Amino acid sequence: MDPVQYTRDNLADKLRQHGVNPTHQRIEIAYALFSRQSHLSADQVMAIVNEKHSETSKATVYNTLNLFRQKKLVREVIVDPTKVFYDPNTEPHYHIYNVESGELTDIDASAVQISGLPELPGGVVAEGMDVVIRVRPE
Amino acid sequence: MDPVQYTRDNLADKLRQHGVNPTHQRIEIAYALFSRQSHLSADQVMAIVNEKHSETSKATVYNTLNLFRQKKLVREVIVDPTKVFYDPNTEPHYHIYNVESGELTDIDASAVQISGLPELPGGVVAEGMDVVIRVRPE
DNA sequence: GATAGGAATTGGACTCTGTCTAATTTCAAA
DNA sequence: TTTGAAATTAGACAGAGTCCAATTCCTATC
Ligand SMILES: [Mn+2]
Ligand SMILES: [Mn+2]
Ligand SMILES: [Zn+2]
Ligand SMILES: [Zn+2]
Repeated sequence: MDPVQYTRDNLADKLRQHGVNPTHQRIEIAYALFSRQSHLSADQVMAIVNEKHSETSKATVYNTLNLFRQKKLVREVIVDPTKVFYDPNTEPHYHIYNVESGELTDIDASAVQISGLPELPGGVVAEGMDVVIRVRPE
Repeated sequence: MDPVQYTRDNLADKLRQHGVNPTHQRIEIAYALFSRQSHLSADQVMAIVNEKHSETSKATVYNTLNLFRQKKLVREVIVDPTKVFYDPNTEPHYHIYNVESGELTDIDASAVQISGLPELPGGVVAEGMDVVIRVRPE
């Protein structure tokens, strides 16, 4: 799904399709995430985007990542107590988290079967399920 | 498992069994967690322990919670990007997290079946699996 | 009971992630 | 060209958690 190669042009379209006005900064931030298809913290996004020359402020990086999340362009992954990771893969999938190195890897969800979960308590509705396998070097 | 009623006395034994020297502060912190059997943040532990009179410093609360985790007296639950929860239940189990209220509920793991997980990459060993169902008020 | 020394605790400075605000810049419509 | 809303920005700020050097607490030994 989605383009084989992400370009700033087709990312601008993707942003528009999600109701996000594609500005220069937003496109650069999207490009950082989608061209790598990797899990990045706000800090890492900031470093990548400003690598060649100063491109985006800290406030805009945080504003934009929160906007992307609201518009479901990216997903948050909460595994590290000190920072949030942003995931350009919004398909249902799970994660392997290396607690030593901080490396975060995807697990395809389609092969995984989970059964026997209890009913949800009344008055709430599920928003999603996170599965994280914590590993460490042996 | 474990006493029906937690007292400061039997908690001191439990600490010793896990190789933790039971000091006054450590017993109070253990009592906060185990007598309630609920998921508490460091902040909440601090507030409970110091409610009647000043009992423990912030540094000791954090030191002690980290020590308890190392000694496997408690488990960390990472669901809220802004704070860690400490869980006195170290049996395998999963969680329901209400993203609106911050409420964290246990799911018994024994009824849950998970199959189809892929092989772990080489050189790493699983430390545990976290399953979190994120819910919000409907 | 005194003494000594390691373990534990402490206040407070510090770091880091993330938010907020008021000022400025951008941009497209009129 | 003018105008105003949307976006960006620097930097102040807040909260969680760590660190450190100084103090206090315990316990073993005399
Ligand atoms: Mn540029
Ligand atoms: Mn007391
Ligand atoms: Zn992912
Ligand atoms: Zn729990």
